Amino acid sequence: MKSETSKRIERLLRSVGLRRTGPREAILGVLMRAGKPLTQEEIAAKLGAAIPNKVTIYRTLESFCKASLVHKAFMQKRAWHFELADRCTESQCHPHFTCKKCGVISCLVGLPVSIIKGVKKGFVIHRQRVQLEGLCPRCVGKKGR
Amino acid sequence: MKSETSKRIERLLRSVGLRRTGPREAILGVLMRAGKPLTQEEIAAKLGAAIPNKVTIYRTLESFCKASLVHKAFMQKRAWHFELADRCTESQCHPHFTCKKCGVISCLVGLPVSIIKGVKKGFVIHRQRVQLEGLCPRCVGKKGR
DNA sequence: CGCTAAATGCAACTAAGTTGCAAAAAAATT
DNA sequence: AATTTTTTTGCAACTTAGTTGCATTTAGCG
Repeated sequence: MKSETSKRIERLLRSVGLRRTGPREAILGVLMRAGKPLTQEEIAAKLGAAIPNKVTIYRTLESFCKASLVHKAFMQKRAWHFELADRCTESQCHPHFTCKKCGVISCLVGLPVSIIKGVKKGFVIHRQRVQLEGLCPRCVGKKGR
Repeated sequence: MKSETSKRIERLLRSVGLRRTGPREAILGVLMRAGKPLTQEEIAAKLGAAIPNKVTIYRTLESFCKASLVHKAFMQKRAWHFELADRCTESQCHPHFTCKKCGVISCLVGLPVSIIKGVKKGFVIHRQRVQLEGLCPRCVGKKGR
């Protein structure tokens, strides 16, 4: 009995011409369930049993990026955070918010973020990335640094 | 005979309560002259004679950041790019543009970039970072990837 | 089934940035 | 000016996210 999700994953891989393999299906599944950007390490942790080699994870993510299934959302603490590209337009992802205190990451979807205007003549903008930092609702009240 | 710049550097260091030392004055000078974000390595290269140890450069930049003289503008190729914080407001630097083809970095100063509106209730935004990528004027015309 | 191109695993590597500690040099004190 | 105190600096060794080369395995296909 195949779940809806796993059929969706099959279709996705097929549609971009990537072979169906264990690691690929598992990693796509993790990213779908997460709904927010994850690092290689976080992905590995969520894979539970049958963790593929970290090289495989990186290469898988790389191929997903090439196929535009996944984006490198942002880098934090020197580690890329990867996320499913299903809530992004060609020219920009939604903004990402990081809480300075607890480190939680939130995707700010559904906001109207216009591409910047008035850039000097001659520049062609392909992609815009917006990152925010501050305090999340849970940390706003707390005292201390 | 002290140059205007070196006097300005002295005053800057004094004003934030940092001791005047060779590496600090030299690094501040490099950042002032550059007018755009530089990596530790690029700074070292521009220091010419009497390059301090790279650890010193990192620690110096760190102390400048704490004193709000310098910002970590963005990370690229796994390396932080540091720049003088004199063209930034408290809540955001100017946007930075990177050319996908030649890699040149431009500061987009003087654009009206408003802080994002409509973030879910409860979040407090301290800082907004905008990064752009695309083609610079020199590369727009060229063919090929 | 058997073939071939593509994917995976392993070990060794790369490079930006960090840490601990002893030596050097500012600034403060006598 | 000499001495003491506090900060900085340099060095060597380390950390860690990500990469590379190569041998082995596997998906997809006739």
